[in-house]
Amino acid sequence: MKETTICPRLSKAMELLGKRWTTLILYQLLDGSQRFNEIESALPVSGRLLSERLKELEKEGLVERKVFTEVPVRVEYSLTDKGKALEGAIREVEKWSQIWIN
Amino acid sequence: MKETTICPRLSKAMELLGKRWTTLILYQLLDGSQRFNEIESALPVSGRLLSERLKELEKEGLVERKVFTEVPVRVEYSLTDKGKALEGAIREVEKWSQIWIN
DNA sequence: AAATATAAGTTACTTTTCGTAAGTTAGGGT
DNA sequence: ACCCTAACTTACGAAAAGTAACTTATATTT
Repeated sequence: MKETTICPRLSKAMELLGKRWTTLILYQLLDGSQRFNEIESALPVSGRLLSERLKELEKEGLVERKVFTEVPVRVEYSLTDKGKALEGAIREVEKWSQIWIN
Repeated sequence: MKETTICPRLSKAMELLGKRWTTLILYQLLDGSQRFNEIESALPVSGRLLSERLKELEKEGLVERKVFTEVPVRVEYSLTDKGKALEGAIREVEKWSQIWIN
């Protein structure tokens, strides 16, 4: 096994946040609870990956899933406290992008 | 082409920062200029990917590459101003990970 | 009563990216 | 002449991502 000197918590955090689409999904949910199709329309992500990512985020406790048994079914996703706690970090990236990206 | 409503700058930023290892490489360089092998030893990243990521980061202007023609050759990588400007964001993720990750 | 519509996925298949290990390059030391 | 070292690079099988078609449940339309 390869030995590393980097902080294991940050490393584990980046395993999640470093996956494609994860941060943009969280950013989208900073606006509040949203349905599957709303998120899918807001981002250039396919349903397959969005579904996979939301499951991971739910499993890691950053996102909560609520099902409303209407017809057709409505499913809403929202940030938990753990997810909301990332707002500072995400806003910093947003600020950086406004300054440094064209 | 799929239409999206998300901020294009943030989206472009995440295309870079969301790639595997990118943020950890930048985090490692927050400690100052480092050689290829130092970064490789600090992170569980292979030489192949480290090389690829450093090239991308150099191309995007976040990292600077300096060659010292000694024997054997020494190459040092460091953050540019654009790269250093990400410190705030990276520190926020670090703080979050200390609180929320086990 | 059968056909249609809709949200939220899921499946099947192709393409791209990643991980691992071996190979390359350049010059200096033995 | 051969070995050593840092910094890559290549080859190739494995894993992840992209695309589009399909599924499920039930209410509304025909």
